Amino acid sequence: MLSDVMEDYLKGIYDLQREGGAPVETSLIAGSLDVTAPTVTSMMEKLEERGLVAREKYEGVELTDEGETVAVEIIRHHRLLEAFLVDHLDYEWTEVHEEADVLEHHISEEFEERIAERLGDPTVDPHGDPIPEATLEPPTADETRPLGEFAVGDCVVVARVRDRDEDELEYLAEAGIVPGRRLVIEEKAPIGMLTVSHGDGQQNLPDEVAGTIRAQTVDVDTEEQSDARHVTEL
Amino acid sequence: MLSDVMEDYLKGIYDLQREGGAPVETSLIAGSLDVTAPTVTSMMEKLEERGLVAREKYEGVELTDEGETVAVEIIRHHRLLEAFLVDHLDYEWTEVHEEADVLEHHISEEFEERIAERLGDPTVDPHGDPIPEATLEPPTADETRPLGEFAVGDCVVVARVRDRDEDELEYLAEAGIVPGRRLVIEEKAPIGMLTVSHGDGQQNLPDEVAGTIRAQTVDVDTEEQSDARHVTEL
DNA sequence: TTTATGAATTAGACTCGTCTAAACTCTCAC
DNA sequence: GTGAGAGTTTAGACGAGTCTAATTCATAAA
Repeated sequence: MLSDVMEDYLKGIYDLQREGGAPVETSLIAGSLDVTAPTVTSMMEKLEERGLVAREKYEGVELTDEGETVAVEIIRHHRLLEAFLVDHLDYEWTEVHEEADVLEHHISEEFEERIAERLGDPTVDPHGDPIPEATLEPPTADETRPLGEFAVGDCVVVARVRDRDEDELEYLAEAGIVPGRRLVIEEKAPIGMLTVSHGDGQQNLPDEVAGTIRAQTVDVDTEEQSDARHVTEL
Repeated sequence: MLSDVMEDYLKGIYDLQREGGAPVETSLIAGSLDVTAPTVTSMMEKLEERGLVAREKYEGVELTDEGETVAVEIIRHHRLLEAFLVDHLDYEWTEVHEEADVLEHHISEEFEERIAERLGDPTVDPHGDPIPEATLEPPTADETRPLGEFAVGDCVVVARVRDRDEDELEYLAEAGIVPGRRLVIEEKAPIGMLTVSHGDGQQNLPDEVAGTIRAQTVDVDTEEQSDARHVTEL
């Protein structure tokens, strides 16, 4: 059995690998999990022994297939839980992350199956992030891009608003930046800020925030596929 | 903050104190949590330092008010979770204990409140055990007695079937021994066995099992108050 | 080619929860 | 009133996960 701490490392490595590719360096992991570098090194040794990561000293690590499967499973738990909390326990989509982050390590397979069934096997969580299938196939490449990568004048649909700080998410929700929302990129200011507009007005976003929001160019089919739950709330 | 291990000790001590009164001896705790006596001693020192138990060396411990409040809170979590799993996720009442035993340490106050609300603030869990109030007042004395304490000929209503081994509970459910069920004590055999009967026949119960089932003498009002969910299932 | 700098690893320590083995305390029977 | 036996505590160890301080490595600059 794996400790919940190990599961957190695996999940963290998975995310970093998705963003920046392998190998993932010690310091990146340390930053993302808020521990020191030596702590990461010793944990990587343990994960390597268990065959969950491949390690190259002084270079970094990469998840093995087995490690990736574990990470995907935890992510499935997380996102199903978020969807469940919103749909069945009246949580706001901005406040589910913390709860899911703890529970993801403690629910049984039974529980996972039952909430998935109860939710009708959803494919997307309340932040717009895709929910991995029960088979735990690693999800295929992703058609969305960070908001900051689009050009001025592009018309896009918000796909995901990365779950992190609750206040930040609430602010964005208030400003109408929610999954499913259609935006136009208005301006890219040289001070590290992006301006977008939608039906109800304009919004400035620091580059850091724009980097955590993913979108794709407008496409009516895709737009309807996406989970419109939050849009209807506003 | 308290570790989940500490919470388990507190819960264990609470139960033992309810059953056998204070002080609770080291060996009892060791038996109930399946650890060795020295482990218990060292944990009791820590709990004493934190003001959660009062300890008398070589005698045993007793929960302080603060320790009792923690225990009651965990028990509230456990029983609300059991009720939630049965009512909203189609679990059988015989299979909820394990899941609740883990999750009880990891749900937030928010989660607790929301499932309580969703369930309509129930007062009894699927095993018939009372759910402590949100105020965490220690529940008052209990009118039920273990089945073994009744006399031959008594007519009783099952109040609780202690949650423990899943197979055992399934067997009992199959045999019609479920909360809310009316039984007659037929015989107390000198080999440590009790015979009860109900509408559908007779059932023999080893004393050990009869000790974990609580009941009260028949009283129509009480009977209707009790949660009849499982009876209707059979 | 050599060196300086930044990142990674090793060394050693600490807490938590657990164990086994040894020492201690309490009580009850004689 | 003493000693035997049961139960409790002390002593010392270990693995997990973390830290700080010291060392080693890789690389980019001179």
